[in-house]
Amino acid sequence: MENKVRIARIQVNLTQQQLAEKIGVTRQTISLIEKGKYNPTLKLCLDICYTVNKRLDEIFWVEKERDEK
Amino acid sequence: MENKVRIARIQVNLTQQQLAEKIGVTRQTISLIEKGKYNPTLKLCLDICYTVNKRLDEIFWVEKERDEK
DNA sequence: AAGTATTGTAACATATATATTGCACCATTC
DNA sequence: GAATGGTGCAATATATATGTTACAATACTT
Repeated sequence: MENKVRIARIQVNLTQQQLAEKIGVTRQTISLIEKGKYNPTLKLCLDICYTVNKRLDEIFWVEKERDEK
Repeated sequence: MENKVRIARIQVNLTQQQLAEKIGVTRQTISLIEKGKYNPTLKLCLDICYTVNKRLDEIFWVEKERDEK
């Protein structure tokens, strides 16, 4: 589950820790989301967006991959 | 957690059951999301988007409410 | 190179998203 | 008015997102 959280976070000059605190979540969670190892909740995605001043599609959209089979 | 899933679903002429099957999820889950009682996963949000031909912001974006305190 | 800040990651615990089943409530239609 | 299709909503079970703690690895100074 790739995303652009890391890029957006750095653009607003925040560390994982700082972003986590602003959102009220653990640094652990931010780290795993950035690494694409977590499938975050919509609410958390929105909170990240609010903090880094982006919209959902800018950070979390991924095109549907073909050949689901 | 308001959203526009119901509107989008009806636009593509799908029933909750049909949407759920296409996505590979339960009708129960679709129902609760539409009623705003669930906080869906990003992956599920994306799957819904793919099926109703919308993007994340069109269906799931909500402005940050003020006065968090 | 040592020291500090930032990040990766593991183990286990908890909260919650989702599944499963089943039934009630409305429409519509026969 | 019985039958059918769509939906709301419980109760319980399971999977997984997130918390907690702790330590290792890398980057950044000085």
